[in-house]
Parts: sequence; structure tokens; C-alpha cells
Amino acid sequence: MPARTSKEPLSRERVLDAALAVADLDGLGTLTMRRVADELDCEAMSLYYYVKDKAGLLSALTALIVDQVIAETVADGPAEPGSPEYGGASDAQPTLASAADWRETIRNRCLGARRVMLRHPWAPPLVATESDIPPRTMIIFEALVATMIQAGFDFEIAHRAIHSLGSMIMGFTQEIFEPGSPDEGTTTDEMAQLAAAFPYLGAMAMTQPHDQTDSLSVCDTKAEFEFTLNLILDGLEHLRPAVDPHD
Amino acid sequence: MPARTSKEPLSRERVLDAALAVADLDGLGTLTMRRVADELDCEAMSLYYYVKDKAGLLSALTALIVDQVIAETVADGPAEPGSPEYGGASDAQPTLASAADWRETIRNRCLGARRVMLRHPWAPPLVATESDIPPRTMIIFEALVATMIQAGFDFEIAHRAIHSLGSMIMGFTQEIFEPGSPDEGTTTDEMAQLAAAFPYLGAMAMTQPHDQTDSLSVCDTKAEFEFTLNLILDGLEHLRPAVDPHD
DNA sequence: ACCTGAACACCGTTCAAGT
DNA sequence: ACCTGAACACCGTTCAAGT
Repeated sequence: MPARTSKEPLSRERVLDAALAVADLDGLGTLTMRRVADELDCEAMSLYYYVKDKAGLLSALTALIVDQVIAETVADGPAEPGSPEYGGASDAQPTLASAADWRETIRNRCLGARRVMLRHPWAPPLVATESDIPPRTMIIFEALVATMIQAGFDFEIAHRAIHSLGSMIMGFTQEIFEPGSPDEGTTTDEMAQLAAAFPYLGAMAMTQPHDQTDSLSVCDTKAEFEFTLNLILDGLEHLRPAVDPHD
Repeated sequence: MPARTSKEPLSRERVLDAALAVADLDGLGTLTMRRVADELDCEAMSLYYYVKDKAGLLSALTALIVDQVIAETVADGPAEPGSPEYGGASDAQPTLASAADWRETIRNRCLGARRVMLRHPWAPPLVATESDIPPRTMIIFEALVATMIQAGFDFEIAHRAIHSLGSMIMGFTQEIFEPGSPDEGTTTDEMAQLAAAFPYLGAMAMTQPHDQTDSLSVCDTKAEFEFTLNLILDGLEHLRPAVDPHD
């Protein structure tokens, strides 16, 4: 007879879902074993039946993020021959993006990865410090390299593209450039001092349209992400050897 | 009469130096108030005389990192008119990099910032999650915007360049792409399975020269950083309007 | 002014014990 | 098999008290 009658039984999945919910709600800082247990209406020690320890929990969370990235990027990508959506309506060759399509394909995958990071802002710092990267991560890299090789790139550039795009996606987490929002009474005198000390930043703030008038947050994060992404993709395209058109 | 006779007296600077030493030695994970106190041969509560709380300590560490970046990037840059090194030996116009120099100037600054991050690998995740960015950070951005405007860029592109370069520097922390180093007995059979599942990654691993034969760490991090940096700088240069040569 | 002892709430984790 | 109580070492932090 199982313990915990009249309560929904625990499971590894329920534990991980609860941990993810806590992180999404209040960040990694409040993610404690006891807090997760509270969420599940059980004791903290019960979690150790489903995860090795807290590091194991965080590893599992990392794996969840990787799975979400896969779902947002390569899951809806080229279908396997034999699968239902193979030879679907929209495209003639779903398994092989034409060389010209590589840019759009990879661009969409990067935007997909970014969507995941925006849903889980705690993820980039976690994944970055996580030592135990799940093997499934390879699926993402494989798709990226495949697309690039098929588009005519060599392996060296494909390898470097992984690092370029990966570090950009991971780096676009926190908004830099928001040093101490001057909400608590910034006098116009202080503003003038700042403008004198940083004339170029001051001029930039004047030039850019800002949503909140007093803040320096002139940042449209999505536009800035796409700007950098395009910069990298343009640079890669420039390094791409010409490919036989009959390919 | 001061307490702590016969012991070197504490100070905010000593506390911060000790905290930095602990982080450099064993990472942020082991940075506890008690550990820092041990390093200083005092009690944990003594630290609260010099820092508000642990968050305050971490804020101060962030400020130290920012100062190091400033020292490695803009401190040795254009001298102020009137300062001793103004009109020094090497360059005719130290305060105004010529338009053609913008690339090398910014490139060197990015490499300087990266040197700081390599010395303190715990810094990027800390700075990224730090909510209390020190005002001196503006000095770095001001220098970047100044250089770009003087080179003929407009403010919008200068603004986006901050985000492009900043996120790249922050993102190039952790080496992605090292999923579970197969040190503990990877059979050739498993290797073959991996190669079958990830043919492109397998082919890439064959192509690239690897230092350790069994690992996938074909990564020359510095080369990859410079590759991405050049990609971004090339892209920016491409967006730069022509500038009067007499400028 | 500068430092500490005692105390509290909280954390991760083990382990024997319950059902 | 699944869950928990008791216990331990550790953490951040306060506060009254020492010099």
C-alpha cells in the first residue's frame, strides 16, 4: 500500500515541474528543496527519492530547457522520411533546406532559442554554470552543422558559427546598460552633471526615442537581438563559398 | 583603543580583496560570509561593519570587475588634455582616434574586457544577474559611443553596438559544446553509435584537429572569440557612412 | 569605532523508521 | 516502493555586549 493516500502521488516529473514553476515565479534564488516540497505539499526529504541532490535537480532543469529549445527549433524542422508531415504542403524538399534558405532556417532557430530564454530568464545563467550538459544538446548542434554544411560552409566555419550564435544567445540575457534606474529623485542638476560627464551618452539618450522619459532604457531588446543576429549571419554569408546551383 | 590588537585591522578594502580571492580560488559557490571571515582571521559578523549584507558584498565585487575592465580598456586610452601623458611619444592625436582606427580601438577594448573575464570566470554570471550595476560602468559605454561617433557612426548604431559587443563578451563565458566529457570509459561501440546519430558532428570532429584525442574539445576559445568579434566589427564597418578624410 | 558571542531562521542532506 | 521525523552541519543576519 503506497504512502500518501488521499494525496496525488509524487513523481520525478511532478518534482521537476514544481521546480520549474518556482524558478519561473521567483527565480533561481528562491529555488530551495523545501520550497519545491511546499509546492508539492510534501516534505523536503521526499524529493531525494526522485533526484539525487540539488545539483541533480538543477541538471534536470537544464535538460528541460534544452528540450524546450529543441522543441522550438529543430522539432518543427525537417521531417524524417516516413513521418506523416514528410512531403507536406508548403515545401518541396523539407529534409534539405536549399542553400539560400540556410540563413532563414538558422535565424528562425536562434529566435526560437531566444523565446525559450525569455520564458525562463533564469535559464542562461544556470545553463552557463551547469557542468553537466545533457547529451541531447548535441541534437541542436547537429542540426546547425547539417544546415551549414548543406549550404556550402566548411566544418571550421560551422564550428565557429556554433560558438558565435551560442554565445550571443546566452549573452543576451540580462539587459546591461541599466545602471541604477533613477527612480528615486534624480534632480535636473544631477542629470546635467551626468550629461557633462558623459556627453556622448547624453547625446545618445537625446537622440533615441525613449518609452519612459526619465530612464535610459531606450532599449528594444528584440530589435537589438535581431540586429546582432543579422550582423553575424551577414558575416557568415560573406564567408560562404559559392555552391553549385543544381544542388 | 581598537579591538583586534596584534592583528592587522580590517578594512572594507581587505574584506573585498579577501572575497575576490575566495571567488578566484574556488568560485562563487564557496563564497560565504564565514569563508571570507576565515580568510581574514575574524568572525563572520565583523564583515557587516564594512558591507551591508552579502548582496552588498556581491555588488562591490561587481564594481571591482567593472573597475578592472576600465583599467584594461579605457584607462590606457585617449589621455585627457593637460594630463602628463597627453601629447606622448607614439601618437599625434591621442584624444581622437582617426576614423580608420575605430576598429582596432574597439577590438582592443573587447579583448581587454575578455582578459578580465578570463581572470575571473565567475564574473560574467555575477554581473549578468547583478541588479545593482555601478555607475562607473557608464565610463565604458561612453568611450565606446565616443569612438564610434567620431568614426562616423550614428547614435542608433552605436547603441546597438554596445548590445552586440556586450552580449558577446558576456556570452563567451562558459564553453558550451562540452556535453559530458567521455572520460569514464567510452567504448568504441558507443563512439560509433554517437557518430551514427550525429553524422555531421562526427564528421566535424574528424576534420578539426583536436588536442585531446578522445574529447570533442576542438575549441580554441581565443580564436573563436576573435572570429565572432571580427564578424561583428566587419558588419559594423559595413554600416559605417563614409567620413570626410580631412576629419 | 571596531569587533565578537549568542541566538535565530533557514538551508541541504543523511538515515533510520514508518506505511 | 514510497514517504517522513529527527538530526546534523552549514548558511545569512541581528543585536546586545565587549574593548
